[in-house]
Amino acid sequence: MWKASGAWARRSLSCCAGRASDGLRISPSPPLRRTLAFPSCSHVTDAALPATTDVPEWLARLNEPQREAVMTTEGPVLMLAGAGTGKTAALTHRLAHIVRERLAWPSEILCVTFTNKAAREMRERVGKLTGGALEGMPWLGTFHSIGAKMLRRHAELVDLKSNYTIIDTDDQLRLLKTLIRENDVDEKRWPPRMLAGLIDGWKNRGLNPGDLDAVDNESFANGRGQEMYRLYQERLVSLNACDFGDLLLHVLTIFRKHSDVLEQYRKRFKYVLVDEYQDTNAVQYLWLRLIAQSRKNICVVGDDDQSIYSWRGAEVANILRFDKDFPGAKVVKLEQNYRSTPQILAAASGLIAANSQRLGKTLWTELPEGPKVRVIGVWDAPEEARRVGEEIERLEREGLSLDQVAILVRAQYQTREFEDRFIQIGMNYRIVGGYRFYERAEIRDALAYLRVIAQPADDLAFERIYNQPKRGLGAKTLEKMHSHARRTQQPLAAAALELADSDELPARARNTIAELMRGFLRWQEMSEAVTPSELLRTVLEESGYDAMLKADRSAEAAGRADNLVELQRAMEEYETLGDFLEHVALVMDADARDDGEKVTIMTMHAAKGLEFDHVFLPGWEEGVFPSQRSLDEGGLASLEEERRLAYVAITRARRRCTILHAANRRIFGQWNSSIPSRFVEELPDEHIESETTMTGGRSLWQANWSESEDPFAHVSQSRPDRSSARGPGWQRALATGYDTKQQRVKETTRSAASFAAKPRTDIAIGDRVFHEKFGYGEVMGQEGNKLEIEFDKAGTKRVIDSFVSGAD
DNA sequence: GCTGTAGAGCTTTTT
DNA sequence: GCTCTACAGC
Repeated sequence: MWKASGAWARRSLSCCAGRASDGLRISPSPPLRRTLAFPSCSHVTDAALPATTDVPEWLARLNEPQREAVMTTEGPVLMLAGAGTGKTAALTHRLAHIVRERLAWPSEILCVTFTNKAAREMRERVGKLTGGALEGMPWLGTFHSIGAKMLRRHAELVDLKSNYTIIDTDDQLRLLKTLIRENDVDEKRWPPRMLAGLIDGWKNRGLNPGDLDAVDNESFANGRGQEMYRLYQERLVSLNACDFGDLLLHVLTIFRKHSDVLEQYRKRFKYVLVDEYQDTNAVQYLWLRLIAQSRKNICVVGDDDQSIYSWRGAEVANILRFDKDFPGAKVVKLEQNYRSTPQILAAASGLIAANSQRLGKTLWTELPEGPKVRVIGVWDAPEEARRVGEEIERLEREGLSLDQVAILVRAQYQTREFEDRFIQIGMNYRIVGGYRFYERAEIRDALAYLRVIAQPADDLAFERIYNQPKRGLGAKTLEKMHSHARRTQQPLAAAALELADSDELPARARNTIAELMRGFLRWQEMSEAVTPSELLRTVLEESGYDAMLKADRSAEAAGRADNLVELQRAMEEYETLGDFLEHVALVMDADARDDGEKVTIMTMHAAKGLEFDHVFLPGWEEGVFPSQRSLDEGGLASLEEERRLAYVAITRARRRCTILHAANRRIFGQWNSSIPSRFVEELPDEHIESETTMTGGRSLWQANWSESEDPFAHVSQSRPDRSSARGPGWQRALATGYDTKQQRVKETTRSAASFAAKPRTDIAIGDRVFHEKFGYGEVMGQEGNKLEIEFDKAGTKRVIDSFVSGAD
């Protein structure tokens, strides 16, 4: 008998009990039933009882479809997993099952994800399920890291050496820029960025330079697209380097040209698993298909409703045609959601239903009812930030951890408003995204030094730091080095070494170069003897980089120094420089150290795969979300992608979801009035609760704002030409009314939190202080716990004193 | 070779 | 409105 039936029965019972107590109050209204197919308790229990008798105990906590996806190891499987339906659990159990049943060795399973985070998480979870047996699972990783690994083995087949360098987008751009200049292409009309984008796109589609058609060729510099692409690839080969796209494209090329290599991998991989299949692009698809098509034991997991990366080359079509590529594929749908309340699910499902291109899933949940999704209309963006701040302070007072709160925005520029506000009220926050750790200038500089030491032929790296820190070498010197390098067929660094001994350069430059090169020779020798981390410390010290940062008294410089210390710490776990450099290009991420509870602010894209108790979604206005660009350019397809993004955003919330829209917002310095997003109107009425506050508007408009006045007058005033300013969204907002008294009360409660604080006695007017964001400055005024500080670099600001420390 | 000013540009960005 | 880049002038 199946041991876990008891567990299922218990859970089903508790589902009944839960719904008996509060389910009656909010018994599923017709629309709720429409979007959320609530199974009746009794038949869930029956249907869930598995027919098989032989289910291992450790699989018992999975539900029926999940178990099916795990147990169907042979043949192609498509797992359609809605948001929060436990797809990672299913995937990891499947992996563990294959290993535990000895169907394959860990080294015979190919398991690809898109992010390092997903790979890491999967490795950990599978490790737990198999008792650590997966320690050595070598082919679990991101598309790119697996591609890099394969390419190291067969690099010579595409004219690279196995110690090739992986260049990032910054290097790529600099390389393209020199190419464009060298070939007399008008840089203004055909910017390097554009070429980078095109090349990226071609690589995503699996096209080598020779594969371009006339249209692709025409798309850059009047028919020079192919030529520039080819030159770029040739330059990369001569640098023994490749970009991110090459990691996949080169491997695909190798597979196509060398059937023996392909055969080798086909033999090796008995099972293939792919996460986030809806995000695969053409190269990834072709690559997978080549590998998997002999054994056909491929399992892909995805959710067409969460496809939000088509602009990066992802093709939802891949998931839609899976059963054509692999006839007889078993399709498993995971539809039970374990994350969100019925209200949140209903809102999200109702919204996504407006999309036309869907495979269609019906999410349902047994979780207890929660509050309705709130939609709040405010006057302008600053008020939006203020309002979110107040709400979060209230949650905080209720004892909720700030780690469970997230603000998800459509675009990075929206974060600013919140950052300003949170600094002002002293709320801890973290902004995810923006520059990643290894993209920061100081980190790249440090890495460039290391790259030159490890591979003196790395011209891009040498070029980056030959005058960083400033040592008086400029374009003239670089030009000389380049021409000498070309003449003698050597890398830049070698040319520099020779020039230091010649009389081609003025004495001063010659001495500087000689000094620098002596440094490199010394460091190179040293790199054999000391750890990478120690080496870096020495390099930063001796190159003058540390001194440069110390001399700069801005907050940024202090932060940079911190980042470099962080880098040294991260390096400690690597034994060789090569190891570390390989890792840093592909795997390292910014994982900020966790210092205390913080509200998370990030883009909706970055939030995919995460979950929070409380989610705030600001900026739901036409032009912001959906974004203007998507409305202008992409047509229906791109609007639907925006809608999927909205779906992803809402389904991040476990317990409460709050959507906001502002009537006025400053975008690129221009004040714009805006109408609520169409997505607001598409939310099913029954599951949302609207409110509007216009308190923030009064200070903008008139000091003596009277309660009897209609605050919406401003809305129509500001857009007399657009009756749509009073569109359905606002009508809904209006209908719910607004309560100015209540707002006033809220305002004072909130203020109390920040004004009640005692002023610091250790800081006085005239003191020199340091602020972690704005740097050094002088205190000009003090009021409660707020300080007015004139910063050396950031101007005059009002900040909370707890963010400030005495300078020196 | 360094520093100041005009001009463009500005969604999302797993690697 | 802000930030990054390119070129002119010192």
